[in-house]
Amino acid sequence: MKVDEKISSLLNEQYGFILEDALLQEMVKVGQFRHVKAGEALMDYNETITAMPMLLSGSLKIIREDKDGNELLLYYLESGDTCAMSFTCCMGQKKSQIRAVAEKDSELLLIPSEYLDKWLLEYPSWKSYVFESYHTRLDEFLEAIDALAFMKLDERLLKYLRDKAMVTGSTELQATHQEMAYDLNTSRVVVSRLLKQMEKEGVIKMHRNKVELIKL
DNA sequence: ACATTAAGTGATT
DNA sequence: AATCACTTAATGT
Repeated sequence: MKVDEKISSLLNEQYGFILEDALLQEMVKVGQFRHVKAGEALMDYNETITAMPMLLSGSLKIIREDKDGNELLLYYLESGDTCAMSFTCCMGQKKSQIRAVAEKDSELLLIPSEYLDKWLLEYPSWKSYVFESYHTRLDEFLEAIDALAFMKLDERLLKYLRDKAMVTGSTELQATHQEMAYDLNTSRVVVSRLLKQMEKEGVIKMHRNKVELIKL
């Protein structure tokens, strides 16, 4: 089958160095392939998690949202990553505490929950991968907390722009001031003013619906 | 040409 | 740093 071959080669590309072949093959067999277009939500607040996503290509942004709809960007998930949180959530049939939106067009493989702990026993590489993933996820959380607690908004905005440039692989960042304000959970006016100051300092250049990062 | 959406600004808290 | 109230600029129809 053509589709399987494609999944298989993507899997190999992203996970071939970490996971053993037998496991990869089984993933192709049981996993459900899914394509998400940029901007599309993969997982929403309060949805029940039924599968663990393995990112094959693209990137997702993980957003925390409170009951009033206030958003805050937590971190990005890139290809080769998975959300370890979904692992436990998924096994306990918990509801999602976050929202996952595709930053770019992305492809992923959804692994049904029944295989998750079964594989822990069968495949050593799976176990270390899951643990490793927990670790990176936790690091990302700490980084997000640090940013929130210790950085001023201007520093946060700059970090935000840099992170965005990193995952999109481009210094031309497509976003309105309002969208950035949502991600940082602040107001558009503040973002506009900070961006303007950054432009004066030569760090960025502004265009409509777009910001160009000059100093990385 | 007109309406809509994005961005800029001064004043106030 | 947030909010308001308004202006100006860019874009779509």
